[in-house]
Amino acid sequence: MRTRAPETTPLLPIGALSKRTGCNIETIRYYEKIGLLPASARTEGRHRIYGQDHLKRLTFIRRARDLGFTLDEVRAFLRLVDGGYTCGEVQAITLEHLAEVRRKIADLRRLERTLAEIASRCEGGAVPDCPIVDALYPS
Amino acid sequence: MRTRAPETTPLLPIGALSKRTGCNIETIRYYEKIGLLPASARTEGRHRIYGQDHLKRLTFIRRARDLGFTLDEVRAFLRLVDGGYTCGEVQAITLEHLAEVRRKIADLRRLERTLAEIASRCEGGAVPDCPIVDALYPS
DNA sequence: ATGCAACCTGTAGCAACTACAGATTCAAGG
DNA sequence: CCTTGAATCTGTAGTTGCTACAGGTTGCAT
Repeated sequence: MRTRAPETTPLLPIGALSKRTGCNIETIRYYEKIGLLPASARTEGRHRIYGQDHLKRLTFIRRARDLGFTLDEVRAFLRLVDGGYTCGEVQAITLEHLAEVRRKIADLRRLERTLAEIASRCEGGAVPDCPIVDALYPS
Repeated sequence: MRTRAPETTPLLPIGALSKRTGCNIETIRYYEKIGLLPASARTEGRHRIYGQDHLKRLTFIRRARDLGFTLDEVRAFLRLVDGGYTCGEVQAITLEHLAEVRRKIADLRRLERTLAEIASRCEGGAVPDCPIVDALYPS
């Protein structure tokens, strides 16, 4: 039986951090390289060891990324978090991103209607002459 | 096939095609390189000259790209346009694309709700304390 | 002591472009 | 016809946000 580190010891090697955050090991190192995640402490043999602060920060980064924020936007968030942000600044970034998401939804809805409409016009037979092609590729 | 008036036989150099389609010159050449757009005719001095067929095809590509289709998906559409597919095959692939579009819409709607919700909780003032950050960066 | 999983650095690759550099060509004015 | 400057040419390298090796080193249980 393996002896587990006690729960009060929040020191994680990169693999454990990866599992906790759902973030790829390579990606964690990549975030460190581009300065999104501060360099961690190291063991004697240069293996990275992380604490709770890294865990929190990486969790934040992943959530923001899942919400579709770019790394630059995440960076902006983190700057705000690190150095006395105001609520308005954070909200501005979020609202801008929300507008972008809504634009994409509107675009896709138009495409959805178009595709549904032309697919319904199609007989579905073996005829090598199809209204779908005509609709997508107007002569 | 329709015979058009002589002044409506538009041969476009790459810059004109770019302006007409809103597609970058570099991108047009890139599409040619990866085989999405067939190689055009050339002038004596090896400058590309395009016709209506290229204009139509590129317009279609840009529309599909703008709507979030990958180049591979666009390629699939173009195979339909090019190859002698039957109406049934075309319809099947179109319905597949429709399902994909609907998945994308559903994903974005979820994202939209989340963003709208956390943004609405924000006062938006100069307060150095933001629910968005709290939501993403739990202490 | 040994085996092997986990870790290390570094590089190269992916999609889908975009941005040069440095050479050539086109077309309009003189 | 000649000049000039915009447009175009080829080719390579950079971008974003990772992911996938290669080829080595370390940690740790047995």
